[in-house]
Amino acid sequence: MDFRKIDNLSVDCVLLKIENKVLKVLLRKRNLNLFAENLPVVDDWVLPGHYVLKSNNLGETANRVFEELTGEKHLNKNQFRAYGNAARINTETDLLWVRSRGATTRTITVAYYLILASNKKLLNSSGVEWFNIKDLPQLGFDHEKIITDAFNDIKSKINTEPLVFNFMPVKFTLNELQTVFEVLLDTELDNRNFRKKITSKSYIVPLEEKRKGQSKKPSRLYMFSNDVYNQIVETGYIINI
Amino acid sequence: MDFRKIDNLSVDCVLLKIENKVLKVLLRKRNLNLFAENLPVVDDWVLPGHYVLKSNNLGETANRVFEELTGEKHLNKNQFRAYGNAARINTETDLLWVRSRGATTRTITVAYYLILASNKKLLNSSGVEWFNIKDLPQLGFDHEKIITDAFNDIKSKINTEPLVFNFMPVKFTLNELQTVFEVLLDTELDNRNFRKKITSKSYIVPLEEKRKGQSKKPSRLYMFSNDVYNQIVETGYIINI
DNA sequence: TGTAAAAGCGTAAATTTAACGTTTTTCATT
DNA sequence: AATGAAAAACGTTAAATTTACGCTTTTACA
Repeated sequence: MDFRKIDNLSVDCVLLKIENKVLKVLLRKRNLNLFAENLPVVDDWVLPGHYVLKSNNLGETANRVFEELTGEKHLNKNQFRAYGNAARINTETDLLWVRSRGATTRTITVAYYLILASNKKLLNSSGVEWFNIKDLPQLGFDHEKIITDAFNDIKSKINTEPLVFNFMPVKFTLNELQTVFEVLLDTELDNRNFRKKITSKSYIVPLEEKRKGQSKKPSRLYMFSNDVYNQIVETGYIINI
Repeated sequence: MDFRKIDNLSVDCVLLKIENKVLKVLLRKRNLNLFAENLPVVDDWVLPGHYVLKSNNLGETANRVFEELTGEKHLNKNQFRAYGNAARINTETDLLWVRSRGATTRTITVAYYLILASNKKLLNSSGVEWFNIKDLPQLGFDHEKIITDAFNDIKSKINTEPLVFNFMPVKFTLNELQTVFEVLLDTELDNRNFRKKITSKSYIVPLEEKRKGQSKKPSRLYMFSNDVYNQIVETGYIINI
């Protein structure tokens, strides 16, 4: 095992979740005090990430970042783009930061996202914070673009891959699922039609269990079955261009 | 302008086209004769690609590869994945090849694809050849995987992005368009329903022009209008998971 | 004990899909 | 010049799905 960094290759990780009808992204505080404690040279936010080690794969590097934050292995991450423009590290702040880390000033980063269930708690939340994706703070590098790209990738897959269920706890109500669609697509959906559509899917399985106390009438819980989903034969026709 | 290579970063390019109802990918002959002319050490095929130069962006590097082959600038390329596993260069052949090129044995490659119209001729076709994607020769590195990934990316976007039209000449017949769908989706489509669906789209514009001689009855030519396409408001509802 | 509100059920018109039959126009052949 | 073959193109209908609503049920809580 070779623990040396590849000094021009990093992995950046976009962690996402929906909480209180808001799509949130996890950011890490970036702080560098060269001269005095109260005079930070760098003071903003970046995506959690890591340089790739000589004997680590890209995916392994992402896993490591995700595991450190969530405490879980075998996460269902998604690589969506590489960023390697010659000038992507060009502000004074970013250059200072990169040099302080002993890396080259042209770093290629491969970006992954991970969708977390709304009830998921972070294992280690020191130095990190959740931000509304529509109201981001000052970000380093091209991380704002990376976040936008991640979001667009998710939106583009929402109707063809069972991505939404990653936002859900194992057991969820139909209204909770509707909210996830509404937040991601930024629309309101008709609840009655939504229920009809969703309950027609064999892989969204109603459970006996109901949830009481959270709302007026107790609501039935459902779960997503990946097993069943994978058995569904795609109708094949459908040309929707 | 710094013309030195970044010795662990390359770009690989998947050029695709459909010809005679067959999806084809462009490959470059890889040949290395260390000892004797008739005793090649490396003799197989790889995707066209290039190391990234110190002052080139990733996209610029891809453009250069595409331009050299097609003679055209401003191509509508698509970055779809990065490959950077520590062990992705591991066969004796690949190691020999990489060393002969003066690069490191751990190279990260960012992959792009470019879809060409069936009538498009290459500017420079020395050393390259079109192969049926279902019948590929011996390939170097992980390029077979890269090709599969490119194809899957295209298939996943076929119903949400106007990708298919890149396979078409500017003016095309409805039956030609149907063939492209059939080849990509690997199904047969009902011609009458297909026509109805397609002609209902405002951005697929019928021209006055007809093509004679190619078939029995002359066929009307159509074109895809990107302008019109971009004006279409997405219906917004549609939950198709 | 009444009421508000989420949860859930139901209906009907409009639109779209899917599965077909039929006609038109040319080329090729006799 | 007449004829047949085949792609191109138009049309019909039943089934399925979508869309837009109205209405009922069940609990929390005041």
